[in-house]
Amino acid sequence: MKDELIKLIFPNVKDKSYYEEKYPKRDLKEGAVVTRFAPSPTGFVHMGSLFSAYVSSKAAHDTDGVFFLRIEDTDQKREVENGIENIIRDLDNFDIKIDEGVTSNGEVGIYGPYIQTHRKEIYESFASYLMSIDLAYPCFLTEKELEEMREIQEKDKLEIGCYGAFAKYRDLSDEERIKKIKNGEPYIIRLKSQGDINKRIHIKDLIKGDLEFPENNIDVVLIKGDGFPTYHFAHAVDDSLMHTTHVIRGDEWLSSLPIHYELFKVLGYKLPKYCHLSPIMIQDGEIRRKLSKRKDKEAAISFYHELGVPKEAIKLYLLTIANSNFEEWYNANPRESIDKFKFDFKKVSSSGSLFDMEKLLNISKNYLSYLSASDFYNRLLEYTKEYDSEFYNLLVKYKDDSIEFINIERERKKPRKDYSSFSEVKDNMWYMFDELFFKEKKSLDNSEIIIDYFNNYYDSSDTEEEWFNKMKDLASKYGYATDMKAYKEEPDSYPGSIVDISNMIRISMTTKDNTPNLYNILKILGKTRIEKRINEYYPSSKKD
RNA sequence: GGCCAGUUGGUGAAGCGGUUUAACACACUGCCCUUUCACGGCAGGAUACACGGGUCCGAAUCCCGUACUGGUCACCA
Repeated sequence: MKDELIKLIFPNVKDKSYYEEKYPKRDLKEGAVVTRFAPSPTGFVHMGSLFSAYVSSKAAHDTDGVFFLRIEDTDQKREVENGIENIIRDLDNFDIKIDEGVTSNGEVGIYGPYIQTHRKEIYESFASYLMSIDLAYPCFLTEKELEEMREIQEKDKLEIGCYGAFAKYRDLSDEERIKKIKNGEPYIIRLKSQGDINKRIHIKDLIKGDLEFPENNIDVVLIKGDGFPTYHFAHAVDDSLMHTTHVIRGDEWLSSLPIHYELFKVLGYKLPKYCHLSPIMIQDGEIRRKLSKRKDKEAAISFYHELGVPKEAIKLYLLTIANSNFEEWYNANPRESIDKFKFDFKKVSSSGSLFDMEKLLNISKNYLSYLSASDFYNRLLEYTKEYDSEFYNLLVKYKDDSIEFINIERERKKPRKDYSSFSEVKDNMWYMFDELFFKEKKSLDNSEIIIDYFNNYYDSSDTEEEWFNKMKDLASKYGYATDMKAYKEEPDSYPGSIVDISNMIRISMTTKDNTPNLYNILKILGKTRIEKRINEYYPSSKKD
């Protein structure tokens, strides 16, 4: 009778052992970690999911394990066009290597298919197995009945769900079940829970520590009305068959742990190690809440792309949040690849950290300062190509000058830190290009001293020392202080100091009163361009 | 409401019963260096262990309670 029922519901299923042979234990070295990123194909990866994906991949790659991508598309309402492609592309953009599963080269690996809707038969087989040992059953509760049930439960302050006396079809005879199905009554498959809510289970979470819950006693849905499995069931089946060792996911799953615990148990599989990540939080006025991909611009990866924050900086930031000892390690090894840092679950904070844009930008600033001039230039080109074609064209046209400018006080132990993102570069560099410099007319003062300098002191072949001595001479000539200490003691006895003199020159060539080293700027500009600027803005300077 | 988790200065955090007058990093303030800026050096301030009980010779660290915050209670993941 039971066989008939199962055959009626799942006419084409295989034996559980078939799959167990098909998906053998992985042949990996001792301690290798197998993780997965298992998103719904709802489109883009955001800060939160990137965090989880990055941590998962790092945990696997640090141990010569496997990181695979599985697509959880069993809710067809959530489907988004190009969802899968976008996820792969986003991971790829962050150099998160997908070893197995759904990749840019199609599905890779022997544990597939890795798209859940393609695994329907597998879930059916496992559901039928559970039916065969009387741990699952078809449930004929209608939506209306379910709703009424919930109302009663809410009113009487009972636990909500299908259990005990509420699980009306739990103990129906197989004959009656067959009859109802043949009658065309809609049904789903539920777990026949063996749990007792008064008993406790203990689960060790690698991040949250030792956890204790009441046993699950709900007859949770295994197979939905559309024939696809629920998350819970798919998780238990897939992560068993795919031999995931560490399930890394958001801590919103914590409360369904008792369900998963029971599911693994009834299926006869070992529970994976769980690592529940706390969400990244954001301060929203008075309240602090989970970073939301719908509400917060900071959640979108594209936001940083547009800003020109390099992907490396984002990974650096994510690791800083993920492992409390990372920052110290990185400060000690600032030029080391972060792949050398070993991720440690023990060092993951169990409370959610507040997203700190300032910190991210600071990390980015440091990262950018360590880049060589030519690397920086190339990355800047990439960025401007997409977001500022005018700037891009100038950078290409004046490649050597640009690199030289970028290199001012750069390639040394403690480089300048001017930029936290590529979008900030133009504002500090535009004046190097005549095309931008002459775009709008400016009115400038102190022309006498400036003209005197360029006519009588400036020599393009001066060394920095010679150059600076001339600045001092010029300052003295006009009564400006050359000794800053003396000037500070008696500021009133001078019209100004050498600072004012050098800033006159600086402003005349850049319009800005703060720039990188002026000597270098004048060197890069060179005699011809300097003369052009002087002639344009200080016509009276023309020697005849 | 039930269940679960979290709570160390503005932020991320170290801490795992005594060397804590509580690290470190970011941010902030001041000084020094200095042609501006940046770098660097030095110093500084923080109303920081949510609150209340216990255990202990001793508690940020262990236990209990309270408060607050977050999560979750679907045929969504």
